[in-house]
Amino acid sequence: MNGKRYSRQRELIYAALKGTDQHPTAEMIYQWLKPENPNLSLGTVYRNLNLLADEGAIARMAFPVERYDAETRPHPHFCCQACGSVYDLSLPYDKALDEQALLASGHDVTGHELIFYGTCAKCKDVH
Amino acid sequence: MNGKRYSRQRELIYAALKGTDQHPTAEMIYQWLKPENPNLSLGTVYRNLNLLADEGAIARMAFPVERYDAETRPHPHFCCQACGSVYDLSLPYDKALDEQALLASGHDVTGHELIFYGTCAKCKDVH
DNA sequence: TTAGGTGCAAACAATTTGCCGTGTT
DNA sequence: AACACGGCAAATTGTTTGCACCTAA
Repeated sequence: MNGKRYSRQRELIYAALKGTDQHPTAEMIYQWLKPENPNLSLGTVYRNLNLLADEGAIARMAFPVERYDAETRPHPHFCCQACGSVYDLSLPYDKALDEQALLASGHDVTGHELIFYGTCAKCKDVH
Repeated sequence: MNGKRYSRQRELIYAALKGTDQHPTAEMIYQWLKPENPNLSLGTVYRNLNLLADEGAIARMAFPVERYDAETRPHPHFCCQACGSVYDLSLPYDKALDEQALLASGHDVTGHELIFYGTCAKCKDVH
């Protein structure tokens, strides 16, 4: 019971992700696969991406909703995976990182966002 | 022409954001202000947050849509603000940062995400 | 007076979910 | 045959926008 079966769609979706260095959205993957799998549905793409992400086979990058901050000077954040709270961190913003990124990539780097994840002190205590 | 006026709502919204160390969503701000401003609308909250963010008075934190990555080992990313592409960066993932964040915050830090922003080489060339 | 702002509701966009037929085991 | 899976469409959720009215300047 509760076992997972083979699924052609899941394999397709995983292969598509594995075969690209882009970081596609669900929609992009859907568009890529649609031509050769005309009856693939977007819902299935979402379902399998979530499934794969939940079991750790792939990674998700996202803030589910926009958040706002009156402090406009760049500073690192901590995001609690249990309660969703976002905290400011009193760590220095390291401008040298931007320089390193520029050198490593050749892109025009104007800044960065550093977000830590884990369980916040409040949620830790509840256990 | 094109001048900006005083607006009680904008002031309220900005004050609400200024007065918290949380990083609220538009919805949260709306809920906070609603009781004392019963005819405030969520659309106005969004409109003013966007306005304030565009002029740099406040900061936005978000990935507009989820993106997926078959590479599950943590690594830094570069996000082009012109075309929206996300690239991998060949910079080392610095585990020492997590330790620093733990010490600075007291939260349980399990990892971090480092995202650089700017204009990618491709978009730079188009100009 | 006049252009910008607001409220409201409709539109849009991203994602999830229920239902039911299909395919894997 | 059982039950996970996929297709489809409806439902949710987050965000934007059009329009008629309101308000600061």
